[in-house]
Amino acid sequence: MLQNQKFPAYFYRKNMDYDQLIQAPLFRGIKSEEIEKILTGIDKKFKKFKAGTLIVHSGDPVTSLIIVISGVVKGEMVDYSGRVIKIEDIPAPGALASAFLFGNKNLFPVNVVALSDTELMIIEKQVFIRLLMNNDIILSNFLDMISNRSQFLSEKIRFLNFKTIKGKLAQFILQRTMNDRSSFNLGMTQTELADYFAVARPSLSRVLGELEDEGLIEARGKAIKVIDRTRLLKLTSD
Amino acid sequence: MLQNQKFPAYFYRKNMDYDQLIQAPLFRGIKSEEIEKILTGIDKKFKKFKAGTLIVHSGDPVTSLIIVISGVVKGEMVDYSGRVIKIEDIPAPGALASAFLFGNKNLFPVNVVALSDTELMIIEKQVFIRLLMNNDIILSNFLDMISNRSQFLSEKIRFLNFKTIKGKLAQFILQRTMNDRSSFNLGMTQTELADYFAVARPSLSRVLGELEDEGLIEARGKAIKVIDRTRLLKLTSD
DNA sequence: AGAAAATTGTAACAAATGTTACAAAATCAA
DNA sequence: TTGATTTTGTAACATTTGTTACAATTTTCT
Repeated sequence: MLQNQKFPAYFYRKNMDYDQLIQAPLFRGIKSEEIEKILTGIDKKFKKFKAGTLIVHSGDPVTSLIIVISGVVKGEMVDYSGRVIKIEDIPAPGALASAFLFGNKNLFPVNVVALSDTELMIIEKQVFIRLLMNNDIILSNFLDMISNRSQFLSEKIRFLNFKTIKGKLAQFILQRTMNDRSSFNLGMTQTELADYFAVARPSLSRVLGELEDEGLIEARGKAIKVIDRTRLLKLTSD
Repeated sequence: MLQNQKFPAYFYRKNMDYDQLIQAPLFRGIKSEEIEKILTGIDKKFKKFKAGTLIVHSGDPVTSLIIVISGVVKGEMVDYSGRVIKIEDIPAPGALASAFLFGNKNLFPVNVVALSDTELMIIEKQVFIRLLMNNDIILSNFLDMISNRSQFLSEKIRFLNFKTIKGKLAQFILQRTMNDRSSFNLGMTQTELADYFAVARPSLSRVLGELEDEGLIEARGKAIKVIDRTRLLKLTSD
């Protein structure tokens, strides 16, 4: 998909403002002038997409590192019945499918759609490997990026492995109140959390209510307060 | 844990047979003499553990790359009630927790126990980064290793996201019969698959039976044959 | 081959979750 | 602020899953 599309000439350009890239995980710890120096020395492409455009198709090969320079894109899965399930948003200056550039399955696992007008920077894999070998900060940063991805997924699986919603919730709450904090803010809506747990929304709501009724937690809006840590821990042994 | 233990002198040695490392994912594509040359040039340690020994404690910091030179180790989680859940076996010549050497959370997520007499090779993170920068094959291999880990976890989450066991099973079966093959071998026992799905074993057995009764698949032992692909696909839209 | 161990099928029942629907509450946007 | 939209609580009921138990079958080990 990406490689077959034709764009008007102005969609490609050789120079740009590298300042925005200081925020990118890949360039963390590198000064903007330094980033500019590094990038001007290597082959790369820029492409722009209008809001709503399909940028890559699920199943397309991943042959390059793709960084969102500006705008926001989303990953989405399409199931058999054609229904679309949103997976995640990737705002600038994030990278697309960085865990699929290497490894055995170099295929996009999702469709990628531009949520807003978007500009991408594209660096071929071979070029990128050379970049990694020549710059230890970028190497470290990239290793951090894909390792963080793994760590995120590992943690998610830890929730999903609990058979009951109570178990998942207990694990989730304990996880967020590790450092002696007794309360924390559910950073999302119940609808989103239900999705995250792969569970029906009213079921989650019900279980939250039960935990409160039983005096394990107090929930006021999105603020969760742990009342009985010990009994929460017990729920963790499915 | 690892760094505090004391061993008899013979547990440490400077020279070893590097032939076994040709099989290691980290050294794939490198000849054994080359591996020897690379490894003799860098700082490393070897440690041996008797079968049954606790090698690392869940929560210990990950500061080095650890490769299982010989033997088999297992990762296990311990829950609140002290019950132990086995996570995975890592036979030689695999690496321990490679996705936790980098990234933000450099802590072992599990206990690691020697299943048999085991020898480990330990390379400090800083030394390892230098190795990655000096050898593009090792760099590629390591990127492949942690990327494969991510890809494995992503796929697992795809199953777990289905709310019903039927959905999980359908996705699982379709996944394994992509390349026009209509049948495949369940590479594990139902008990293990039930664990993988985070689901009770009799429930899995029941659903397998239902799929067969309804004529979607045929199951004879561990051999699964797809009969009605279309209806299986439909189950995939939870 | 034969005994022992692990795996599988199955049934009855309890428990948890999903579904649908609707109203109350909170949040967002004009 | 107000009106619109989204989120949340809740209830009734259907469906799915878990639990326990036991026998049949298969695999493993000697």
